[in-house]
Amino acid sequence: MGRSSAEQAQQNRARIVEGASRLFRERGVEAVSVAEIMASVEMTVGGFYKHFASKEALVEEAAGRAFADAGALWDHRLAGDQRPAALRAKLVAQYLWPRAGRQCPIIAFAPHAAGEGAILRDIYGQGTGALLERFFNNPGDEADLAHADPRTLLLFAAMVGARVMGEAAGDAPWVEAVKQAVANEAERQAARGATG
Amino acid sequence: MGRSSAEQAQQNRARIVEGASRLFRERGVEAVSVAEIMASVEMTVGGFYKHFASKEALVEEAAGRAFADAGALWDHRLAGDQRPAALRAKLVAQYLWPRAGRQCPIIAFAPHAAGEGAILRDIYGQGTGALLERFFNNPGDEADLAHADPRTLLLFAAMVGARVMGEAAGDAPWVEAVKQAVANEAERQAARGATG
DNA sequence: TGTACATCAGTGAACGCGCGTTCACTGATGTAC
DNA sequence: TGTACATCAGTGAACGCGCGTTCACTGATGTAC
Repeated sequence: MGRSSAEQAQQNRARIVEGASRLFRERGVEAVSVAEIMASVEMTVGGFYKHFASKEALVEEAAGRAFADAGALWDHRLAGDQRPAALRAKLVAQYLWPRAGRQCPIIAFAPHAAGEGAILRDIYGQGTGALLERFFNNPGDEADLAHADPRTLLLFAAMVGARVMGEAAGDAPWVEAVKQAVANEAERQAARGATG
Repeated sequence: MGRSSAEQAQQNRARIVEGASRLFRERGVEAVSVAEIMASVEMTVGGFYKHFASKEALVEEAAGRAFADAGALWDHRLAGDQRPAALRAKLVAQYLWPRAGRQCPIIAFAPHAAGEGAILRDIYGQGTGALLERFFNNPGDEADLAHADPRTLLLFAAMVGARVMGEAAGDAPWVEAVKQAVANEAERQAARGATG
């Protein structure tokens, strides 16, 4: 178990970021230890600091990676020849009733980013902004958000809020009603031919 | 500093719950220590366990208290002789641009309630449900949520989602656009005379 | 009402534990000749 | 190409710290007579 090759080391580094991104989204930043992250990629704690200055530095990279992954996923889910509002309705439903036990970075990193003095805030702001642009199916069109369709912005906020409350409340009776209302609004916008 | 009277002890207990509720909403459950909570009511750590079995037990009581306080606040803000939708619009604006640095329990306790195996989930589910009922201005009418106006449910989810992202993203450019969209929808519902 | 005693709310030091981080060490990798 | 040596990715034990929790103790409160 001596020195790894430069290529191997770089791969290991990427695997650490990947594993951390997954664990953070599953259980939250504070609930996952550095040792656990390293164990998840079959390494030991000591080597961690050969790659990262601190846990916080990894959190920032992992968040960036999580937002990038989510962006790719949304791109895939929003792809198709239907109109933007129809594609959004599909995405909303998948977002509200997810298959995997993994959180969206918008929700998973929100508590840590809301903490004081975090560089994470910027990453979070940029990452969520990028997802919002994708939600409009207009990536890179950031400057126009002020003139964007407010119904789409509303739907985005509602989608996130419904999932936050759903995760925390479990199977409280009102959760499904709220999720259905959000999903139905997405369908309504699609049926009415909302612009995107 | 010997034994306190039964009455004094009961008051101290209430002050601990109150102080914990405030600190948890300001900085989150995990970021606040038992010693800090006790210091905030000018007591020392040791006495804590004369009142509570564990920190988690206090978290549950503090969450209950926070939801009750929020309920009273919403009752006050939703009071008036205007129509429900107009009162809601006022509440939404105050929720999105709060004066104090204190969080709503829906957001503050969400991360901890989403953790595995927490009794908090039930308290969270009930507490948020009670706030949702108040949002409709129909406290106690829980059974009818399935037939409630979906636009109001949507607005509720959007209000929460916008604030979650706002706290985490700081002053990212899209945050105000999202909040404005949510606030405007509330105003639109009020202007159109949505039922409540 | 007054006295003697048991109770127990609150104190503050100490405990055990897990965390993020450090460090001496290993040995394959990379480099110089 | 082969040899000698420096580098440094990864190991695993140890460190310091703050946390939740425990505990012997204090002395005012509450109670029995």
